[in-house]
Amino acid sequence: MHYTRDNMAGLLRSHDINPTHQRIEIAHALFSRQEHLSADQVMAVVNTRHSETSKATVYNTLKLFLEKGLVREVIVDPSKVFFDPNTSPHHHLYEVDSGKLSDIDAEHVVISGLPPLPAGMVTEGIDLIVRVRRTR
Amino acid sequence: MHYTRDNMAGLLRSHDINPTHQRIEIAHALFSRQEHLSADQVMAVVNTRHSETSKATVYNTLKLFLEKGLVREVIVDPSKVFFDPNTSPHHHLYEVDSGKLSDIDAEHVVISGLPPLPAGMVTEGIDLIVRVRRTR
DNA sequence: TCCGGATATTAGACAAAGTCCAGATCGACG
DNA sequence: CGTCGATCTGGACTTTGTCTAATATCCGGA
Ligand SMILES: [Mn+2]
Ligand SMILES: [Mn+2]
Ligand SMILES: [Zn+2]
Ligand SMILES: [Zn+2]
Repeated sequence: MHYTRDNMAGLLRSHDINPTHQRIEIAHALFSRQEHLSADQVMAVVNTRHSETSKATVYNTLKLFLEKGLVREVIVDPSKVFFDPNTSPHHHLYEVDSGKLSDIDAEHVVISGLPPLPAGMVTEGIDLIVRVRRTR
Repeated sequence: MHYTRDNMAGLLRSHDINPTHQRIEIAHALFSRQEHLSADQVMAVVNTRHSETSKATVYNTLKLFLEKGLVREVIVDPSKVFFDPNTSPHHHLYEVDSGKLSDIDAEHVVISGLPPLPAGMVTEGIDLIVRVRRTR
């Protein structure tokens, strides 16, 4: 599956997002790469040729994508949030030295023995992060 | 077990940390409460009566505690790091609305089916965070 | 006790991520 | 075209955390 700019409008609409030029560019940055990008990185990608999209719009748009369930947030680095175009259930491998973040398919991972939730609470998600370091 | 200021000096020494007045106060803030505190919260606790410890010292000290394995870092809120006096293996329950963070004993939790690590990598830790929300 | 070096603390400048707002711009529709 | 709600924007602002150079404290030896 190839994510072209033309695809993006439909993808956005299917998530109830009005496809503007900026939103298409930002979605394209995330989905064509299928990588975890910080707001700063999205900003850089979108403004490579010449400045096109403001910082405010990048942040507003990423938050909108998040609310609409188009992307997911990964909180793994204390200094910045990563945005993840992969919203299917999966976990993360984080290389602490390089900051490299990669996906772990959730299909074969089983988490069992969790205690029952406190009353009146519902699970919003389970984040599993494997922090690894280079041997030396 | 009661964590008094007097205990703190021994605890710090046992972790190869020179027990100064400020370090004792900061350790006491964390260990007497047995709660997850942000740097800001530590700062507030330590300086309740009158200003005693600078921001730089709070941050320096928490980083030192971290390096020496006296406390653990919990990265769960995109805006601030929490410091955890509980270093035994355990997981976390995060209430996203209130920001309340509580421990899940690791004893009965089993995580299986994780793929093998890439070569030359060693696990530094596995963080499991259950994000919950109030039903409404 | 006094001294000197090592260790620790400090104020405040600085940096980076993220938020906010009031005004400008866009674009769909008549 | 012209209107108007939706969107975008520069830039000020906030918050978390880092850095540095000066000061203070601690401690072992003379
Ligand atoms: Mn473009
Ligand atoms: Mn005190
Ligand atoms: Zn991912
Ligand atoms: Zn904990």
